[in-house]
Parts: sequence; structure tokens; C-alpha cells
Amino acid sequence: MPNQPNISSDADSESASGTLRRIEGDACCDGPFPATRRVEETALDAELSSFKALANAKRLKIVHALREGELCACELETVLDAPQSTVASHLRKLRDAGVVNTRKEGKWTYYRIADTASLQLLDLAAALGEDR
Amino acid sequence: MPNQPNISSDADSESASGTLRRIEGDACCDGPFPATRRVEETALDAELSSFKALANAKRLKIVHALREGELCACELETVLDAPQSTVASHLRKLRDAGVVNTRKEGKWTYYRIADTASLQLLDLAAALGEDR
DNA sequence: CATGTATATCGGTATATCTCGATTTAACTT
DNA sequence: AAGTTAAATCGAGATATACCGATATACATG
Repeated sequence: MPNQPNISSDADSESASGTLRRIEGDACCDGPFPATRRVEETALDAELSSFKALANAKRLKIVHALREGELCACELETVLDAPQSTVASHLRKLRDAGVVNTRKEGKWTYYRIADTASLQLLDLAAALGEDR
Repeated sequence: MPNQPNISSDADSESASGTLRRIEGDACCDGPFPATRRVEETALDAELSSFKALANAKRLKIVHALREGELCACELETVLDAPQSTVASHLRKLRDAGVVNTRKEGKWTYYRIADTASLQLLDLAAALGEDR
């Protein structure tokens, strides 16, 4: 375990790290401060499952296609140009993660982005990709 | 390859799927329509790398901790309660994906969320997790 | 320059995810 | 009911990612 990035003891306190406000003393990770930043496991689960669902090229391609409106599973086979079983398993994961919803109509199953939050997430992520 | 979810030929055209506008004829995936929805590979890469970076419990924990401000690597060891090499490799991935930036000060390396877009993404994802 | 400390990288193993043919299920058609 | 088609599930091999001890690097300080 390390020891300290103590800021206010040296002469260059205000120079590069003026925005920091750290505890005094000789401890970084022994201090009380980082412990209070530990995040609860459960709160991240829903978030994590969304990110996991979108962390795959084929699934990302699917949700991009679905931003313009719903499509049925067979149409998504064309979008991905992949075998039916492959597409089906990706759709399963998107559904389990709550990113997409399904609507069954006869033989066909239509997929669409589940909610506006997911849509926003995708829009923001797309914007993020633009300027890099 | 499948065949068709042709809408406008049956009696129940307007009932359940009134919002759809599909081509006439006998083709679903053979029609010209889904092909135009194929997404270019390269445009998704930046997006994908961000999602991949966030699709891991430990890394998600890191960025959550960083939302309140920058932290040095040793402090993040405390946050994750994981060996130094494990934390370092996760930080590497977040950095490579452009999610976090680093600032070196003496022995210490400080990490922070890279840009406002990434921060927005995290906020939105957090909000998404709330109502599920 | 020798020592201590923070962090990065390496390398091998463990674990998870992806892929896709084969099979099953469900729904329409004749 | 038999045949056809869309989609879901299964299972096993291929690929990728996570983990973490060991080692290397970088910086500070005696």
C-alpha cells in the first residue's frame, strides 16, 4: 500500500494542483478520505448491465439501426450479415439488459429501443464518438 | 434467410403495427430497405471503446469515484480494494479509451474524468439505473 | 548513489464472452 | 395434420478479458 500525495506541505502547493483539497498528514490511502468514496456494489448493477450490453460491435450496430425505428429479427440479420443464431443471442442480451423491447406479431418479433433514457444514452455516446 | 413481415397486404395492417411503413411485396430481408440501414463500422469504434471501457464492475466503480473529482492511483486502490497491478491495468484501459485523463505530479499520478461528454454519459447511465 | 515508494508492464492462468451449426419452439398456411 | 418459416435455445470450440504475482520504471530523499 502506498503512502501520500500530500499537497499543502510543499512550496508548490498552489501551482499545479490548486484545485485539490487533501487531508494533512502522512497518509494517502490510510487516511479516512478515500474510504468514504467507496461505491455500493448494487447501485452499479443496472448501469453495468447496460454498458455490457452495448460493449459489443454487433449489438451496437443493432441499436444504431433501431434508433430510426423498430425492426424485426430477420431484418436485423441483414443489418449484421450474421447467422440467425448469432443475431438471436445478441438480441437476447440486449433484451435482458433492458436496452430493447420486443413486440410479437405472428411469426415475427419486432425489436425497438426500450425507453427514452436508453435512446439518450445512445445519442450522447454517438456525439462522444464524433470529436475524437 | 427469412422472408417477410409485410404489413400492408393484410386486413390488420393498421391495427397493431400502424407506425410501420414497409415495402410491398414478398420480401423482408431481400427488400432494399434494411440494407440502407447498415451502419458503417468505423463510426462506431470510438463509441464502442467507451462502452467497453465502462463494461466492467471495477472500472465503473473507478469512474463513479472520479465523478466527485480527481484521485491518484493509490487512492483508487483503496476504492477497489484490489492489488496494485489490477488497478493499474484497469486505469490503463480507461485511459486508452479516452474516458479518463492523467496528470503526473512527482511520484503520483492523478486520474480524472476526461471530458464533459464522458461525465454526461455517466450521469445519464446513473439515472438510467435508478428506475429499474 | 543507495533506498523507499508509486505506478506501469509482463506473463501465465482463470474466467467470461462470442460464434454458429443443430435442434426446438411457435405460429402461419394449405 | 403436415409442411413451412421465424425465432429461440443448446452446446462446444474459439476468442477475449480479467486477475495478480513478479518485475521494471520513475521519482524522491537520505
